[in-house]
Amino acid sequence: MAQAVRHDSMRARNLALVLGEVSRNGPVTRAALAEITGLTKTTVSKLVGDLLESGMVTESPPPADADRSRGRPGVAVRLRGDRVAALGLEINVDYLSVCVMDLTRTVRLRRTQAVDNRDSSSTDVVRNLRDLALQAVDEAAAAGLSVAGAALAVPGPVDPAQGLVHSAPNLGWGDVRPADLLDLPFPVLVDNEANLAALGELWFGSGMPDFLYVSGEIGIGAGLVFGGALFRGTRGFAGELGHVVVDPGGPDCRCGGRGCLERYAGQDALLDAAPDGLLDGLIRRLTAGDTRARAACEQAGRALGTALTSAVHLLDPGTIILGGIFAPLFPWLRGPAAEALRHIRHVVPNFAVAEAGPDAAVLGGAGQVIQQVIADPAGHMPRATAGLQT
Amino acid sequence: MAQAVRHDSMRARNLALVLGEVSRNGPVTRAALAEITGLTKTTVSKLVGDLLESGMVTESPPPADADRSRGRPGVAVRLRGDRVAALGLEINVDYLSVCVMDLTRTVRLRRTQAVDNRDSSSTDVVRNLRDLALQAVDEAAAAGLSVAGAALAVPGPVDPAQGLVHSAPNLGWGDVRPADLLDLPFPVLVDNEANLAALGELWFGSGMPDFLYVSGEIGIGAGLVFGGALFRGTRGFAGELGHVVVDPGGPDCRCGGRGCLERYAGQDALLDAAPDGLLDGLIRRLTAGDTRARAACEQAGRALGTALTSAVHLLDPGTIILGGIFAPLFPWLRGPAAEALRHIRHVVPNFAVAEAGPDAAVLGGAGQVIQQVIADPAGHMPRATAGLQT
DNA sequence: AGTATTTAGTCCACAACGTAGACTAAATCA
DNA sequence: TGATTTAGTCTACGTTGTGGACTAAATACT
Repeated sequence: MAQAVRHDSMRARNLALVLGEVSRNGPVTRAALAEITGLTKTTVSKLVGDLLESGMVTESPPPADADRSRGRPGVAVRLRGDRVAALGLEINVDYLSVCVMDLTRTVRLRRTQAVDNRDSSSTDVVRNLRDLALQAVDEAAAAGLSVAGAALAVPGPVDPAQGLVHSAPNLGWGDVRPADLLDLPFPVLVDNEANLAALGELWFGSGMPDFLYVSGEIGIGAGLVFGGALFRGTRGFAGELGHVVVDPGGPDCRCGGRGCLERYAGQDALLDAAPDGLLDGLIRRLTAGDTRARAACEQAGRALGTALTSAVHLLDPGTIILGGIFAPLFPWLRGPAAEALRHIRHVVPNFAVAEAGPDAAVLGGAGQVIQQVIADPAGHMPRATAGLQT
Repeated sequence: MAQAVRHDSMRARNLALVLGEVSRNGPVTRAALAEITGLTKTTVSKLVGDLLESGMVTESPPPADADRSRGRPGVAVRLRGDRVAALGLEINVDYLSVCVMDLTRTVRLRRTQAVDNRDSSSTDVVRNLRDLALQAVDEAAAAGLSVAGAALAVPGPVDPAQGLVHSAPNLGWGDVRPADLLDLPFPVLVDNEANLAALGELWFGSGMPDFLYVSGEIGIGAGLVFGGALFRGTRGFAGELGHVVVDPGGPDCRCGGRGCLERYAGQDALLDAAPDGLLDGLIRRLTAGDTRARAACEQAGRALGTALTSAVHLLDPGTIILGGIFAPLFPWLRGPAAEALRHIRHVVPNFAVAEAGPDAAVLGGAGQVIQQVIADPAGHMPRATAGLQT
């Protein structure tokens, strides 16, 4: 339940409110902020003063735009990108990935290391990632950036509250707590790859506030973004679209069920129709009009449409966004999938390709940490509650 | 986004915090409230004073329990049930229903009128309900209760933000705004029957904070309660379990899709196996061991299990609670449904019967209004912001 | 140019609210 | 009866936001 409101939390909330508006509206004058937030000019001035001092924002001497002409021009306040940063991390089947992102959500550093993680122990994999991460932190520090936190994307169901990876079958992991193994000098949030990719799509893609992001990797996951925030379910396992039942009489799935979507539209099922088992080969065949490839896509599209029909009825997402391997295959999947979705009684949700690209998960993770900083600047300010008390 | 925090909203929040704890913990002393909320005794005293004055709480001269012996005994503060009330309303295919509930969530009045609403226009149906409602308000007023608001349950998808019933096929309704037609002197919240029944189960049933309530009526709906609140989806249409695809090659559904759960486990499908098309007859046959009846239940149970498998993967509910027609049929449905759910990889959710009974929706609706009053006492206080200002 | 007007931002006295600790009240224990 | 313990109130005070006066810096009008 909600906590008691004291004067300091009142301050913290208003600080977050102001910083949030600065983040949303780009450079804004104090006067505009007062108007938007409903606070008085005085209060906004004081709050902005604190934010300036903490290095979260700067003033832009030129007032940026000049759409109103009369009166004293205001000084614009905008996010300051050269102090606070966040780390995005990703462990996937065949690569490790890091990025450093500043407060303005600009990527400052981006590094991917191709490794086959299937045959390594979780400890080894995480150790590798740790090296990458520490190197990134050093380089960020050299640029004056201090890292406030990190987010790690993992392919498989995660309980983000406890940071527990329940099982990442494609990595051969059982219950693992990667944050403990990483042992970094700042908090590390662990979440499912599809969830963080969905957030990536939120901030670096189309930018709509409500959608279901479908992540076609080796497994099929989905992240439901709802009012700009993730819906995670009771234990954090929501969005396992890959195991929605498409046909109860269908083939067995490694999850123990039968006829799961993954068996029809997972990477393995799709790339079966590729000459070399690679995506590029499949796309070549599709463009060449290969019958078998087209049939595989049509089957996958139909299955996807069926599963999404169930998902739409249960979750009521605003839009469906296809990401991962589904993005390049969109031209061939769209038709059959849309055909199945066409029958929904109420408003049929839009259907779109992801725009954030393959980096979505790392970017989304780092973006989530930035989001947390912006949502609670008081908790991340240099000497917020510092002081010598009894 | 969050609103600015001023002194008065700080007060409002702390008032809500105190009242919420009084509601959760029953009679509590001010000292205990101070401990629970983290506010000082002084502040709690002042807040309780306001709540006393507004008629939301009373003092219980006897301190109720006596588990600690030393020291001055405190005066317990508890919700006051004889001032503020809420109205629960329901329109269903063959009845109208009203209840008056006080702040302590005690039902003060309960009235159901059997009418076949299938052949009446929405205007007529709502006019009937209005009469019932006004009568209930009068009787409540006679008992000293003033109605703070109402909630109306309707069978079909509703956009609660706009109060718009999108289509209630079983009533023959198109887009209707019942709150406008009701024209009552307090706000009326309109929501889907399954959603409000889920809330009914939350407050008058098992009392767990996270579950998926499955409402088996003519249609099959579901309400997802998550941390004590409803998940509604982008437009409020989430939880349409009845149209989750059980078999893409199955029979056509009136929703335009194929093989929806409703075709296998809806009331029509189940009561087909009853001699007179009534539930009691079906149950008699089932207890008698009738083969056809048992087969119908087994098919329905299997289909329910399949649909719930998809729902569990997408929504990750804590528990599944079967309500409506499914509650009495639970003994025969449980086996086949659980069999399908058994295969889920992660934690299999519990499976239980609803305890709130057939009144769940009206009770849940009224309870929701009470919830709103408790969550914002300042907004419902007699002369909260009254005063003569410029 | 010079003055009026407009808008931005700051200053200051004040009000609202919660806090800390002294103080009073009412019970039990010795 | 008096010490102890716990509940609740009272008072001086600190923090935070407010409202309006005031200063600053631009354009518009004459």
